[in-house]
This record gives sequence, C-alpha cells and structure tokens, in this order.
Amino acid sequence: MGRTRSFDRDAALERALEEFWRHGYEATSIAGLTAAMGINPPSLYAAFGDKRRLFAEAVERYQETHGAFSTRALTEEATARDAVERLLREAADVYTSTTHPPGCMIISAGVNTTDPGVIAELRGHREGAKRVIRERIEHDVRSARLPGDTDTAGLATYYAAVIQGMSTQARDGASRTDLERVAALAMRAWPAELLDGAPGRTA
Amino acid sequence: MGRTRSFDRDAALERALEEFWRHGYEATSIAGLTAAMGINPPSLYAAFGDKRRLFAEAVERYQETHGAFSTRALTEEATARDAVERLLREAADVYTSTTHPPGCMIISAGVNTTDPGVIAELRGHREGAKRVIRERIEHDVRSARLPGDTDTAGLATYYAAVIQGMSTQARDGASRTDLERVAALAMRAWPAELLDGAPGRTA
DNA sequence: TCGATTCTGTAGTGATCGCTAAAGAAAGGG
DNA sequence: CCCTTTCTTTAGCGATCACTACAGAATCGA
Repeated sequence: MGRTRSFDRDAALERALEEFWRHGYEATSIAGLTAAMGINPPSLYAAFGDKRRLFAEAVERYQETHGAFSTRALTEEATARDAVERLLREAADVYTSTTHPPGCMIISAGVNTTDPGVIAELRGHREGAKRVIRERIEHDVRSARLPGDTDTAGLATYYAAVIQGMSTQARDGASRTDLERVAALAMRAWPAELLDGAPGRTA
Repeated sequence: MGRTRSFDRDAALERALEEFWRHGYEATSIAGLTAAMGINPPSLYAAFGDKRRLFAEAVERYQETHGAFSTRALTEEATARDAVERLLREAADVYTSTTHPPGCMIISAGVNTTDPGVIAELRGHREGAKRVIRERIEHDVRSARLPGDTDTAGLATYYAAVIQGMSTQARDGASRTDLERVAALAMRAWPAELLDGAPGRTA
C-alpha cells in the first residue's frame, strides 16, 4: 500500500516532546521541530497533522511517561501524607534529571503562549492534578486519619504551588538536593495526624 | 530644538510594561506594543531604542513600582520571620490585584524566551531576591534569634519557590484568599525561634 | 517669517512564521 | 514488469516578525 515511512514515529514524537518541554509551545518553531526530529515539514504534517495536534500528542505522551510518577505517587501509597511526600520527592528527582529538559512540561510549556486552546489544555491538566491531591487528602479525612476540619482545598493549592515553584527553581538551575530540601520543608505544613485507635485528639 | 514629543513617555512605558507582564518578552510583538502604547513604531524606536531596551526599562520600572514591596518587606520588619511573612502576604495581594496583570513579571516574563540576555537578566533579579531573603535570615541567625544550625540557603530557596508557585497559581486564576492560605501554610516551615534573654535552647 | 531640528505617519525592508503544492522515490498488488 | 499509493524532497506560499527610509508636520531660535 505505498511507500513505507522512513522514520520512527515514536522516536520523532519524543524529540518533539522535548523541544516543546524546553522552549514551550509558541517559541518552538516548525523549523526547530523538524531539525530535532530529523524530518522535513511535509513528513511532520503527514504524520502528526499540524503543530497544535503534534503538541497535544506530545502532552499525552508526557503524561504517560515522564509525568506518570505523579498519579502513581498519589495512588500507590497507604496514606495521603506518604503520597504527597513521595510526590514531592519524585518531582525533585524528575525535574532535575539531566536525561531530559528541567522542570515540568505541563507547568512551563504554556507560559506566555497566545493560543487559548493550549493554555486551557495545560491548565486543565494542572487543575486535574490539584484535584487528585485534594481527593487523596479528603480520603484520609473521611477515614479519620486527618482532622475533620482539615482545609483540603487549601492544602492541595499549597502543594500544587510548591511543585510549580520547584519546577521554576529547576529551570533556574537548582539541584536535586536543593529541591529535596524544599520538599522536606514543605512537608512541615502537613496537619497533625490522628493515630489509629487513639480517639479524640483533634489538634 | 525641534518638534516636541506628542505622547507621555512614562505612561507609554507603563503600558509596555503591562504588555510584557501579561504576554512575556517574546510573545509580545512590536505591533501589540504600539497598539497598547498608542504610538507608531518609529516613535517607539526613537523614544526607547529597540524592543530589548524597552523591555529592560520596563523591568527597571517594575522593580521600582509593582515589585518594590519585596525589598520593603525584607528591610522594614524587625525580625526575619515578620519580614518573610509580610513578603508572602503582600505577594498574595499584589499577584491577584485586578489593576494589572496577575502574577510576577520577573518570574513569568522570561519563560519560554529564546534571547539569552533576557533570560539572564530576569534570572539575575530572581537570584538577587533569593539572596536578600537568605541574608535577612542570616542576620537573625547572627543575632541569635534563630538557631545557629539553621539552613539559611535552604529556607531561602524554599520561600523563593513558594513565591514562584504563588505567581503561577495567580496566573491560573487563584484568588487572594487562596494565596493567603498558601502563605500561611508556608510559614509552618519556619524554624522554632529563640526567645530574647532566654539562653541555651537550640531546638 | 524662516531655517534648523525633531517628531510623526506611511509604507515597506529582509527574515522567519506555520504550512503546502508539485514532483520524484520507494513500497505493495497484479 | 507496471500501476497505484504513500512517502519523500524541493521550493515557495501568504502572514507576521523586528525594524527603518522617507517625507510631511510641528516646534525651536533668530
């Protein structure tokens, strides 16, 4: 059924992802993309549609690979505190890894972008992540591990802000240990836990 | 001495500042600037040099006006704790004010920008602010208000990250009270203070 | 009033933006 | 083999980028 594609679509998508990660949506040009992907513009458009759809695929791939640690941390730990602590620690690790651009693509790639669809797409992912944090904390409130008057939305906003600050610090050159110290300090805001089987103490 | 300028240079600079604040350096076009400033390109170039120098003047103006609360908070309070607490509280206020774009121009305007000079200029301001925070904390360590083993650099990085996260949250639509809650939670990381005249306790 | 000077608007510079028409190259089916 | 299909390359589309040549308009000193 015709000539076969001469490049690895998945590998090219990963290169495009890293371009968008490093330079953001708008500052990444088709010329920069094709150079990084090792192909010519018509091959890019035939395989991925256009710049906007290529970006959407790159974001999807990011969530399934580099950004998947977030969902794992929040679902695989026994307590909300362990989940958030692991989330911050793994963010410190991923954001400063030298095998890919620094920081978080979901946080930085849409900054200073004109396209409203791109802004909404990334903001939706950020709001979704914040909601997952809040729901994980709410679960521990319902199971009486955390006080009933815990400000779950406030804590979720706080940890979302800390993670976004860590991403910015990483892009400014902060090291892994720098961010691990930020993560450790951020955990001091965690509310006093209620012990299992020890009823009554609310503060 | 020739024809007099027909527009208010200071007012035009403020409009340019807000354009750069909202859209960042690279995504702000000369066409957008001239439209916001109410002048034509030749007037802009005659009065401000070029886009790069106009941006530098806008950053300088920002530091002297919208961003001046930062230095004031860190120099006018009696203790480092009060200084940082005021810094966070005023940031929550300024970043969500509706009289100008949300967030902090120093933090966001250089994201996803290619020009290395712009990146270095803004990063320099961020590093400078972080250094001022650290020096304010070190002052309280020297005066024995804070423990001698306080990780001043770690605390400075942490509060810098929190402020950067607050800026991102503001640009995502967070309210003033949202950011005030973030500020309050962030203060839980503050080390235990040593009381004046009560010697010895180091933790 | 007049020349000198400086600002202003019009209009356009070359370069780059995202994107694509056209034609040659490589694969499958007959 | 040849025809069809799909990929590839070259080349260039209109639009926008930062920036400016040019000439008219406005203000100065004389």
